[in-house]
Amino acid sequence: MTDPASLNERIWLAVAAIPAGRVSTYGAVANAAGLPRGARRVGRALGALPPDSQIPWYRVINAQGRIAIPQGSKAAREQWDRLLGEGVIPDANGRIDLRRYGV
DNA sequence: ATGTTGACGATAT
DNA sequence: AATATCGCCAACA
Repeated sequence: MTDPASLNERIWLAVAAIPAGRVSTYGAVANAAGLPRGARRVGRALGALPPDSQIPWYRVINAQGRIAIPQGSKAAREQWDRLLGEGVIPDANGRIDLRRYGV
């Protein structure tokens, strides 16, 4: 399983391991999936997720504690929605404290 | 085959 | 704190 396409599933598994109410970063997920420095690959893998997937893609944010999806997009709103629903609250700057919610 | 882009990240300025 | 650059690598405006 070394072909790029099948790596998506490995990445998805790593994302599925993030506990509810917690968040992780693209870089951290990449590491967990055995892809050091593969943060961008993680972003692509999540974008390739089927709409009906059960994978908690919304628990993945960037290393700066911000939503990586372009603000204003439908998916971005959904991500905030789901995170808030799990008790992940952003600080006054609109950023999520990774020291508190990070795994 | 070649250049650009981007759900990233680390480092330098 | 805010930009600027660079490394990374698959997809493709």
